[in-house]
Amino acid sequence: MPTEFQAALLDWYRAEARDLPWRLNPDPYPVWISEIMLQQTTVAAILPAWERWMRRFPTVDSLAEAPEQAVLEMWQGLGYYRRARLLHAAAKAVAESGFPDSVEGWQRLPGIGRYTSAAIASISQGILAPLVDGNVVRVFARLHARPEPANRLEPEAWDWTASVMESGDPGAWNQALMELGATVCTPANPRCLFCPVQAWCQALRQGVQAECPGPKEKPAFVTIGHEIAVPLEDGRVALRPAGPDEWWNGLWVLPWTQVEPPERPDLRFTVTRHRISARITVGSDAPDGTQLHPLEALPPMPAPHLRALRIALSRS
DNA sequence: AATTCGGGGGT
DNA sequence: ACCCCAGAATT
Repeated sequence: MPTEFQAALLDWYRAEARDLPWRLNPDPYPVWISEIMLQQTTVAAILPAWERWMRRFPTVDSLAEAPEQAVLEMWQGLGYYRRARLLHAAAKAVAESGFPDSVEGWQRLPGIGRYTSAAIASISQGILAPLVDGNVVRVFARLHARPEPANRLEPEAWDWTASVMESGDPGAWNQALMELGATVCTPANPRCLFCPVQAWCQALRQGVQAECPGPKEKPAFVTIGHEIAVPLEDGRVALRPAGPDEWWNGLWVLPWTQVEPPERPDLRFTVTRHRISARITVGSDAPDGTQLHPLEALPPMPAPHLRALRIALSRS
């Protein structure tokens, strides 16, 4: 029998849940793909990628058999490309031994940690597994009027979700908590008037929603410069594969070197804690270690280098 | 416990 | 412009 709090949130979820495509048929494989894509990535950003992916790799076997290059190609634009390589490795393991049937089993697969194992197990297999993500930490912080930064609250949030876990439909309960954080209990301008659990919210009672949780303390940004070459040769561009200890490992990049930040950059972008100001130089000779690729059939490339290429083309 | 992995959407 | 996102692996 659900508590009043649980019933209030679940009723709201059943009435208001967004109809996301992986919710139509919550089998392990489609849910797994959605959860890996959703790691540090918003729902809006992954929607087209998920549809594309499911058409290209409709089953775990089709994914396991695909060449790595094709997998990375389907991941383009999502970032954190390591996720794609780990997912590919995990798919090979599952094609061999079948889907796990426990949280521990899921967590043994590459790319699946504490959160993702609980999410897949509860949503696609009905396993009673509490979880915490960025949304749930925020909901916890607001309900209990906790002003600490989210990363400090995370351990307590895990205790809390375990204590309020609803056993009737674990997948719906976990998604209800996250859906609340994603659509109502948002980082900025929470819609408290429409919140199904406002009666239980200490932050609302005290009027401190905006202060809970506190701002995440982040390391200072480092500003660096890149010199990016765009070697063009009759409709082709010279690219080299990014090495294992390099940014964008596994993708093809334009020849680039780190330099002092230029006075007047052609392009700015951010990679984790680095703010990069880049100069773009258009050339005609292909440096060593590069390979010419036709512009109409480019291999997987990081988004900033695609932008650099477009800028170079618009100039020439 | 800290750091390192991108890119995009929302505000 | 800035924030932060359905985190995991590595050190």
